[in-house]
Amino acid sequence: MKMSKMFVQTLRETPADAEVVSHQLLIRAGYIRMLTSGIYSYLPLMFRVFKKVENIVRDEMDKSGAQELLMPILQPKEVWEESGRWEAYGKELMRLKDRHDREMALGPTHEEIITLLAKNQISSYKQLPINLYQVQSKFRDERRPRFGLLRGREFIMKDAYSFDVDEEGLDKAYNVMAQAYEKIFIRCGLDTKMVRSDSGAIGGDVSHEYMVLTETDCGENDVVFCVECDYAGNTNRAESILPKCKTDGEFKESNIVDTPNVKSIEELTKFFNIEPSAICKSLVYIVDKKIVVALIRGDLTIEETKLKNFIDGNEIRIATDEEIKELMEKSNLTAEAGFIGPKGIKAQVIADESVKGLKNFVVGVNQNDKHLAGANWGVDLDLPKSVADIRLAQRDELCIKCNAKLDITRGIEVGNIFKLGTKYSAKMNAKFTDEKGGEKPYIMGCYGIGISRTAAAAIEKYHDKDGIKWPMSIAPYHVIVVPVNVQDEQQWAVANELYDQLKQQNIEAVLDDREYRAGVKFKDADLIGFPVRITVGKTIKEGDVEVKVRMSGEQIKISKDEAVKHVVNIINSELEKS
RNA sequence: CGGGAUGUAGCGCAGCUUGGUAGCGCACCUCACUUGGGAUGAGGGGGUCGCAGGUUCGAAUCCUGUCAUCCCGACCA
Repeated sequence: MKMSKMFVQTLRETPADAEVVSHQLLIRAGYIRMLTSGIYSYLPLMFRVFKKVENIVRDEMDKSGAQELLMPILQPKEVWEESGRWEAYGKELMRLKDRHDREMALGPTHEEIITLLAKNQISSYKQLPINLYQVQSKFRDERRPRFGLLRGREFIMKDAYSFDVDEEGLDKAYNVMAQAYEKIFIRCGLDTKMVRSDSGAIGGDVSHEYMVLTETDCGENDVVFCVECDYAGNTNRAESILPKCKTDGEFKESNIVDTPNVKSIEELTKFFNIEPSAICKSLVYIVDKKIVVALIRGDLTIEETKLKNFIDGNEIRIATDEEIKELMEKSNLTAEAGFIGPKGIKAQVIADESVKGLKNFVVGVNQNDKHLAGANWGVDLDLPKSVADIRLAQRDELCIKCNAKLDITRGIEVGNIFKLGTKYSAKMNAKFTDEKGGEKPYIMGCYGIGISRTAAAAIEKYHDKDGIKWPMSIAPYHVIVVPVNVQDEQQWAVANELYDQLKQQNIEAVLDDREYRAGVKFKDADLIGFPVRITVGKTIKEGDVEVKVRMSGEQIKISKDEAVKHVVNIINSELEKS
């Protein structure tokens, strides 16, 4: 490919509305252009990267025994009503009408379609197990698309669906996918963590996400992981060993104490001269319009998703002062936030496990400007019936698996695997005949990889101030040959010669034949992220060219006759790693 | 959906307060000069100032509405 003919326009300035690095670089380096919010054209460089990722995905999927197919993007309402998701998927489902006013959806995922297909095609256990996948554009009408390719409304995804006769078969299929995923991401040059996760809208029992851990802040969820073993989880699910109480309270007897305007944990610790861990903190939440009081030790934090899940709620938020006032009136009590406690309150009370061990502690008693000090469960008040882990796991707490320290990083979810069970097959009456002649619903699993998101995640992971540093396996091209001065006959001739030789060796090469100054061409090469650059400049008079590796920054001078061999070696050894 | 901000050339922005011929930098085209890290000079093309109303002799500028985009939050995965 000649650079002068390539459909690419690099920008010197960062577009004002691109927030995260991958978005900025993809625009600046000429990979994508936005059509409208969350929807992008993928220009030739981007397309090549997608093909690379897709082909790795295809290769591993095929090796795992899965078969590729392609299902419709445009889907009639009826199929979605069958699964109940026409309602349940909510506004995120991109909907439209055809000329007959028939309601349709653009597929955000394909459980319904594949289940319907299986229902009509698979009638015997002899046809099972089977795993079918496709690579395709998906549509999700995100409330707030952002971060470029990391959260678009249209994006490219690989989605696979497994069908088995029983749970055992599903477990097997699930593990096969887990292994394939591991290989896929390694081949893409990405370190991922397999993280236990919530199943969310897709549903099912067991699910894992594959997260690329990044230092950059791209708004994705925090991941808690163990520094020693392989334990990892989303913050909304991760557990940790309960940190020990520093000291119990040292009150001689329990007493209701006047605590005028002493509300926060910090104020209480000063007032009583105690550790935060000797306080029982009470927080008021609104879960699906109902009031819920959550208790936790003063030095710890509530994880709202855990609380929400424990009581099987959908929506959770902290109560406003007015809502607290209302609660108090209903309970015939008078207290503002800061003086709330479990005793005598007319609301569901959930205690975190951490409060169980509290002794001689301080707690609100639902009277303004008063706290109960030296309280003990069973003596001064009862431990609530509902005790659960609703605590946010924090950095430096200890791993439940191996007792080592936990750490927290930002992560980008690039893949996920779900055990669906019969969630869709049962609802859609999709059954097969088993060995004994009985009818059974398929046991299903589904497995997604965000192709476009994986590419963006690679950039979040591998970039510097000058641009992208693609891993060799997913770079749009392997090498760029840059003649410093195209008017210098010798430089021009050698550059062309090297370029031709590289192509003969099946190396994906670009020749920067543009009549620009060297600086411009170097800047573009770095920005676009060619893994290897061969510079043909003045040193060609001594027969030498320069080879620079983008990822490592390594740079050597080498005879032009050995350059191609050297570069082919670099490229192949990188590709072999994947 | 709540809060905030912005829409002027492909990109980044000024002009708006105080209405009077639409500007600058980058990019693009031509010529000269230059060629190892985003040179320089000269010339040139490109805009219904987001859209629709209104006020006015006259609107990018003032008013009303509307649409779009971005940020924070909520939501979702």
